[in-house]
Amino acid sequence: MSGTAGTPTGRRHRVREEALAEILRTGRRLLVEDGPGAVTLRAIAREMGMTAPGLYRYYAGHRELVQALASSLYDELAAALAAARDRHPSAGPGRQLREAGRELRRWALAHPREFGLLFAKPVADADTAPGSVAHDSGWRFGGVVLDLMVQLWRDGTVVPPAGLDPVWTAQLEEVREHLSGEPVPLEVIYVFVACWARLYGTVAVEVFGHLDFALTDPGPLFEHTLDEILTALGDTDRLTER
Amino acid sequence: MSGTAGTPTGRRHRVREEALAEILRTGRRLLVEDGPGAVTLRAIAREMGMTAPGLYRYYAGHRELVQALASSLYDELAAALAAARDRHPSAGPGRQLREAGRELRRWALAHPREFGLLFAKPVADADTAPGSVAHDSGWRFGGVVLDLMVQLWRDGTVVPPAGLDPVWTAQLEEVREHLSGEPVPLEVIYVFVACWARLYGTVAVEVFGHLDFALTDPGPLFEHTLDEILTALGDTDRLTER
DNA sequence: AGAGATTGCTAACGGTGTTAACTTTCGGGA
DNA sequence: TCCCGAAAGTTAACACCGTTAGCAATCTCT
Repeated sequence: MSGTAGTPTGRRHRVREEALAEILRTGRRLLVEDGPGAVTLRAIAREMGMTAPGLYRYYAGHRELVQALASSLYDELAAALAAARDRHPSAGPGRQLREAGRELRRWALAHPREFGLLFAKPVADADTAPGSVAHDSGWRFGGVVLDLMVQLWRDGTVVPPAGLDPVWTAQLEEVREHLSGEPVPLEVIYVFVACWARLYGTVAVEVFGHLDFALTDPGPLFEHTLDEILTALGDTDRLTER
Repeated sequence: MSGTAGTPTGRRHRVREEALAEILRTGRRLLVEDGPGAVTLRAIAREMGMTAPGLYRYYAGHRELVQALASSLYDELAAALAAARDRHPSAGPGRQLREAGRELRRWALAHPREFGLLFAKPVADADTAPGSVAHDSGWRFGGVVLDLMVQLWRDGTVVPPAGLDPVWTAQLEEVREHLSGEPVPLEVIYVFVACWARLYGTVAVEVFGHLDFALTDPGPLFEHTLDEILTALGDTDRLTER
């Protein structure tokens, strides 16, 4: 036996990784240039100078390929948010969260097709399952923002809501585990989720064009939303952040 | 010459309307049962006992058929919102707006595939053009909510934001025209748009499953959001609305 | 050098949107 | 009443899609 199920053998593994990357790169280019309907096994293969069945050596099918593309886009977005956060290392978590929020909007507006794939795919297919790729990838992405919220809570004063519905405690416990082991109160995690939903939703509504009827540039509205989110998170030094 | 370009001739017109309706009905059933990828010319025709090219007598192509389906769904949603509003005729606009908001969420959760078509189609295709079907249909839908906001403004006390970016005035003027001729200040219209974006975005984030990682039932979170929206709109008698 | 795994190919199946050309049906004016 | 023109729906065909089966070539490791 030579390479049966052993660890990847140097070169083989490298060229395969490159092929996987080129497939995703090509698929993304087709997505950006011609829309989601154009990201096709045959088109990708054609662009790469091969035939469609060859792609089955890399992905189990069209569905898996698109999921892998979405997963890589989640990673890119997460990296962009982290980079925006680290662009101001000496700033407080409030400022960093603001920058990450801005970057989320910036990235989404600069890559609407990609954002559409991430945001809208779960309902098109039905892969919101707790163990799916979209689930974990989404965590890598939202985790950047949630971690900043945790830091903000540690420094400042998050105002917890009056009464927390006991139905939530179980699920929120699970969220707390993902939060770098901090003993954040569940009421505070609830505020995090609410703010996350507001941030994500605001960006989505704009990217999907549902504000075009009224606004040519929703930028200031987004800044306002960011202000309110940071206020809800108890950010104190808001005056120096602009 | 008989019926050349004249007004529709009674019976002919009626059976054609019924055919158009059956096409949309069938397309929607396929959408709900098997997802957006299943709403296909050939499948619709098959279900109706005819062949695909026959559908070209009714719609110029697959794209136009789906757009017509989306338009009819917008109308249904608008009617649902209006019905929820009229279910409490003697209540104030605050209560009515709350009911309409709840109905928006209820409808979207009950019809996720349909909501996904409405919310996500514009970015999949590129038909956010100001004269497109999605534009006008969206107005019929959002207009119900905006009208309630106007009533709320007339009765109560909407707090306008500090300084309004002058870049917006032009677009907001256009919005004001659609608002049943009321002389609403532009600053107030800005608040309307902000609240609309928040309401729509909150529902979208939930329907697309982006809160599943944390919450099994985001209902209370939505009620909280509704509270904040009504507060921003200056709703006074919130205590009696529950 | 040979064995085995990996890679990519061609051929083929059923499904899709769309067009062209044809047949059938049906309503209303003479 | 008849008949003609418009409308509705058909079949055939084309190019595209995902997917599978089977086969040839290539590369790696022993």
